[in-house]
Amino acid sequence: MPIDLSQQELDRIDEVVAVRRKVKRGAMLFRNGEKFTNLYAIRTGFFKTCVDTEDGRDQVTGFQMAGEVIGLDGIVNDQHTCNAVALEDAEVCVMPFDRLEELSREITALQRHVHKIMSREIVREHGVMLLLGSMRAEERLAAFLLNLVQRLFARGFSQSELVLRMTREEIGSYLGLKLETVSRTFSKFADEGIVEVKQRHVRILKIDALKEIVNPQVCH
Amino acid sequence: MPIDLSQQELDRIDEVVAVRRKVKRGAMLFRNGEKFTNLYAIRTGFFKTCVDTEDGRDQVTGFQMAGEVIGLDGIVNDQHTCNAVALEDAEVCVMPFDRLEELSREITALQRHVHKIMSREIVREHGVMLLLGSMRAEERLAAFLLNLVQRLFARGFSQSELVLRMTREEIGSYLGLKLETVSRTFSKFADEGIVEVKQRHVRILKIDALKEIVNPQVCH
DNA sequence: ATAACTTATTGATGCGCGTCAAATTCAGAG
DNA sequence: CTCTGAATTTGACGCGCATCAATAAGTTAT
Repeated sequence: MPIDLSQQELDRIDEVVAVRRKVKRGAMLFRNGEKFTNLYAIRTGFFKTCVDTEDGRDQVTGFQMAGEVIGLDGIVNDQHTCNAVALEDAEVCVMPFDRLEELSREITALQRHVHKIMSREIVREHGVMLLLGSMRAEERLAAFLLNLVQRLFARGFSQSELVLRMTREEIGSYLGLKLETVSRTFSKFADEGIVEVKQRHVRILKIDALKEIVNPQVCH
Repeated sequence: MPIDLSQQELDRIDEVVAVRRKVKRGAMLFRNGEKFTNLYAIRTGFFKTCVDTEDGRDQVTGFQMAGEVIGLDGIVNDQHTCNAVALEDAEVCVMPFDRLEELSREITALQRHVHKIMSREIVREHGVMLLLGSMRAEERLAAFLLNLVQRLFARGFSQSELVLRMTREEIGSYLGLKLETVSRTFSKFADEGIVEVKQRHVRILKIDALKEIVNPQVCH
């Protein structure tokens, strides 16, 4: 929360996020159908969220990293409608939502912050819809990589090097592609000298080429 | 708002939504880049929201009808990131967002309501991601039709008959398909006796067949 | 009513990605 | 370290949907 608050306000917010919870790799933080009571702020680790249907469809709806909040889907019907799975050992702040609502009635900046978090998620999903609805495989993967490094960079990591925490299949699910297509597209990028790929280790060699793929003929 | 509130509270909420605005068919309620100040509750009419990029991509992110709220995308950066276009002459309630925040600090039920609206939008978009990421053309169109009639039915309209307010191209954009594919799929459904289609007038003859297409081998 | 334009339908063709399959590499358990 | 199963890569092939194109139907303006 990058906002100026009184010490007293900060203390009260700290209270709400006091409880921590560790989640092992592969374990679920919450699952579809489970009663909703908390939002979770990721402290460390990496999550995926995915919706799954009775008939076996499965869609990864997002990958979340430190500092991001998950669980917003549960508010509307008091139960979660997706699964949150840790892709590496993780720790989250447990934020009881009724406490959060209570406190955001008193602290304007917190209220505003919560609203922005929800709005940001809506806008993010608009971007995913654009990707799924109008981009080809190469464009999707390029957009995915750029998004990941940008978020990692904002957290102090390299702008050109990253370790994927998810499988090709999970990337494919998120991007609306099959895992073979993801793999092939990685290989194609590698052939063209745009990236180096060694399993889950990716080094971006020509970030402008990626941008050009996502957003053709617009100067960056 | 289906919640019990005191008369005084209702009066204060009425104040916030007092201002109305008419929007002619084809006109924009708000547009990408415009400063965000209001949410809008649709009183009458039908809208689409769409994101468009510099390089000419365009994605319809939703179709909204009476009782639904649009503009949530603007909260996070104080400016709208999509366009809202009326697909028929419409009227909306203008809800200044800072007033809404102010009031929802005092009226718990309103705060909760706002949160649910935002969460509902997030969950809806999860559904669209599932559709775009994992369904074939027939499945997408069937899901689209079922969603539309269900929402219309909830508003007192027929469960089997509807008038599409949007073009095949707009449906296609929403569903990640080209307009020709949308048209062909309509024709296929008509050939199979599942629907009757005359331009924008659609009559659903076998709603179970549509459900079966979306959700195979699950009893309804 | 007629013209001009938008929207919708339908056909022919091709390409991108899915599907199926096999080989290879990697990661975790014992 | 070795075994075992999971994850990844790569190839061959086919299908679903896009693309291109032509016609028809509907809508708006004059």
